[in-house]
Amino acid sequence: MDDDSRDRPSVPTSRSERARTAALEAALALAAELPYPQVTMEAIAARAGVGKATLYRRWPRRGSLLVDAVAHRNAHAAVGDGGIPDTGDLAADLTAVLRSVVDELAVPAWDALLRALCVEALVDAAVGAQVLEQVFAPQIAVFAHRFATARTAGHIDASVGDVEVFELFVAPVFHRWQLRTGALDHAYADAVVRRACHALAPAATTRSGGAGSGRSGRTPRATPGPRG
Amino acid sequence: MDDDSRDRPSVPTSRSERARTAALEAALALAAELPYPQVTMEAIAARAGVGKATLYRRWPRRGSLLVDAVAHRNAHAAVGDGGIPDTGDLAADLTAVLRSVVDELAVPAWDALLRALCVEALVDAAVGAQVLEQVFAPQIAVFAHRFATARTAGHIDASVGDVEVFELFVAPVFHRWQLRTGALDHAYADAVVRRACHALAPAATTRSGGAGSGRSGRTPRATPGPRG
Amino acid sequence: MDDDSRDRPSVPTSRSERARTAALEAALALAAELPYPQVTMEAIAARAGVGKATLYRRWPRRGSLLVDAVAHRNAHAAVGDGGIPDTGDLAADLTAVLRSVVDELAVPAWDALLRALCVEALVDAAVGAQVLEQVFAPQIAVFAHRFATARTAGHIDASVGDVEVFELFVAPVFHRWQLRTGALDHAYADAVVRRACHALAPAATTRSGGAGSGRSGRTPRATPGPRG
Amino acid sequence: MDDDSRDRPSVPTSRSERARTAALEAALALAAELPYPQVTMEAIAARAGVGKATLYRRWPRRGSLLVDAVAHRNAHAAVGDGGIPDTGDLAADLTAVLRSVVDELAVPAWDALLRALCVEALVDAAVGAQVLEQVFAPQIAVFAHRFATARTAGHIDASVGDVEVFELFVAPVFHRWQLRTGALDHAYADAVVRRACHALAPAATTRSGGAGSGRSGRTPRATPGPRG
DNA sequence: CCCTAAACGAGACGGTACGTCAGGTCTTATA
DNA sequence: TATAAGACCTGACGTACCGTCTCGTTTAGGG
Repeated sequence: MDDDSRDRPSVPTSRSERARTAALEAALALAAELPYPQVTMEAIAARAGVGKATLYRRWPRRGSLLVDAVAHRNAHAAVGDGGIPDTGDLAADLTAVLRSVVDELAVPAWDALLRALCVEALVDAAVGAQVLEQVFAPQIAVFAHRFATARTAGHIDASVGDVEVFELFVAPVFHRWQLRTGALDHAYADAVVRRACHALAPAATTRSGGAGSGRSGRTPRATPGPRG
Repeated sequence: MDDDSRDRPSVPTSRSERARTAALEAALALAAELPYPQVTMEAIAARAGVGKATLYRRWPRRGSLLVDAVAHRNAHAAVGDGGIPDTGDLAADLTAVLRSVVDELAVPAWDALLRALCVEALVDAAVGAQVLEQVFAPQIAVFAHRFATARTAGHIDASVGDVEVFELFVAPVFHRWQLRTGALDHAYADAVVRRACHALAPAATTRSGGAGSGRSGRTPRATPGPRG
Repeated sequence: MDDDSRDRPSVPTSRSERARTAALEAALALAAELPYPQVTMEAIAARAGVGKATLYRRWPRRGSLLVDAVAHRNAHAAVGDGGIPDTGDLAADLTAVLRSVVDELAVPAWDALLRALCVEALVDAAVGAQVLEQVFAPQIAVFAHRFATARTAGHIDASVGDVEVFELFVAPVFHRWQLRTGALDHAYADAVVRRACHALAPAATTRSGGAGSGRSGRTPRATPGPRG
Repeated sequence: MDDDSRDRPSVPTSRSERARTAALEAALALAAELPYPQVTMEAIAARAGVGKATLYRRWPRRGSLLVDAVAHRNAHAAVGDGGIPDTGDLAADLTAVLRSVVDELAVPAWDALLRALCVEALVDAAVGAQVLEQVFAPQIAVFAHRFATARTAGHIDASVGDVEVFELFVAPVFHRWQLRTGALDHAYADAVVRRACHALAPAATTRSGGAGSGRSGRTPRATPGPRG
């Protein structure tokens, strides 16, 4: 699952490239094993065996380095994770994906890394844009591909954009992960998917009032879907 | 709706209390007007006219101070904002609330403050718990109160917990606010409420066709392992 | 020369007096057992079980408190040390005194206390004056009394003032003690007395050139005096 | 005796050396113009335009910095002050030297500097050793050189060591300077030299009658115990 | 094949903030 | 009323990190 399959120059050739790789991997390692305030440029340089100036020459701030590090990791790890399975059952497919997301967030190293990324994104809007572009946008694209199929199959409301659909599935998990408002497990992933699919069902009689307006608000839809 | 209604000595009496209030308000002011890395304990102390030791005597870290500051602000600002209107139309009520949330998040000072809070919560789990308890829990409680009415009125699925309902409405806004994945305006708030209410509608007749539950209600495969 | 000679209410009666005594003795104890920078007003107050304000009410600065503490100690300890013996042999008498001075300076507690006193005297001229008046002046007076006898007996040059004579005996010891230029023992005390007495011998043939001009300088003296 | 005689790159070349020099000179300037407690590392760093860390990197404590500063000053100021004149008249030569010492001690800046040095030497024995080695030892060496001549010329007792002779001349001045027991002027310097030379005169005819050695050369009683 | 120019590691530099400690003042409650 | 206790503001402490800047030392890449 490396960046190359046959010649494998996994150990970069030029000195510059070696320094760059060492920095990225040192950043990943430190973010995984230390509280984030201790993941300093100085510590990264030391761990990487690299001069501080080399870091600042490539990355204007710590956040950029971290984003690059995560992108580097994803590039090397995401082979085989080319997308979302398409069994024809959107709920099943997304349940699988969200479950694996939940599982990943339970890995301390990845959890810490993502939190660090969020910190940087929150602190500096430029880094936020970078995170969005390099980390989330690819994920959204992956989802979008699956949504396209679902939309043509009539499984989801065609009027809802990709980002909105993505949010419907991911935002609750993200929210619960970040705020720790409750257990973040497979059951929760299942429930999120169930409710999201429910929300996205093509509007047969979708009154804008939804659950709201009518006091005679009867919900005509019958099958509540599976319980997690 | 200020901090005092009639007698209310808004300027605290004891020196300690005066220092405490000054610190909290200095923290709020600085978080509103400076990039967060410049909101240092030293700057807060200087702005408050307070010794650093006084800050550290009361708050073990910057995050705790910030949480207290936000709670302080909420305590003084939330008078009259006692809850969510209950017109009988859940969607309308929550639309109003989410719109006001969106409006608040558009205020730079409040935006910056909340981002600072999130940073601290991400960096230190203890602060995260404090944020949850002092900032979000009250909000959840407010929502829960309205949800209770809606549930007894049969407007939402009684089997979904308060936190889950809260997340359904708030998480997308939170996600979009934090990641800036798109415009955060009234239209978005309306859409979020619409979909959430749709998702929460008591399942009278769940059509199996939609995104609901694929082939059957079976639990999708897990694939729990992280991608590595 | 205590504040009382017979009934000895060494444990003072009034609360103020008790606080005062506790402070002085705490200062002595701490100066004896800690490096001087750690002998803080705070530590003294804590050790004495006394409020800081009580210290500052009585003594404007640490130096004053320390001088008082040393004077307090001397007042309580100097009983029986009424003066310099007068056997008629000035050299012998002063040798005895200087030896005991040297011995005292070898006691770590007293050494530390005196160094602390010197620090305060050097840092603040007002404390220096206080030290001179309360600690050294009494010593000089004691010496002066013996010098008066020696002067009438014709053993020392009548034209040299008390302070000058005092310095001749004490300054070398003080100098060597403070700068640690060499061993500070009985042999040194003996040598100092020998040379000082030599210098103070009434001017039979005291040429102002002293050791200067004569080229026939033979050293005929045999008995070099006791060693160590 | 400067570091350079003709081209004089008095402004050091490397950044480190520039920082070092700036620190030393800032220390000298501050010690000269402020009460010693205000001569803080922070003030020195600020005055020198140097980071605090740079100070602590070079000097473990304030005292070491001060000693270096004085040595630095001496190295740069001692041009032409290569030693003690040797006119053949020891008393005259040393009178000139002691007078100039007295004059220097009357310069407030130098007075303050020396007092600061003494404070540090008293507070920390390690600094005391450094002071002895870097400040006093060179002075003693200068005196020793002149003493050697005097000794071979038979002007002073050959059995007295250099340090002892040095103390005989310097200790009274030092004592009077530090304790302010009296006026420190040329007259005093003259008297000190007169008495010291008298004390050092090779004992041609040691009259036993005087203050010399009492009854006989016997060792006076010890009374070594401290008064307690 | 050297030779120059760039990039590198190492780390000192001027700063700023950290979290602690003590100075000296002021408040509170006790005795 | 004077006290013990201790919080208060101030400011220095000594450390750590920031981002910049020398240093020599590799390391490429063009003569």
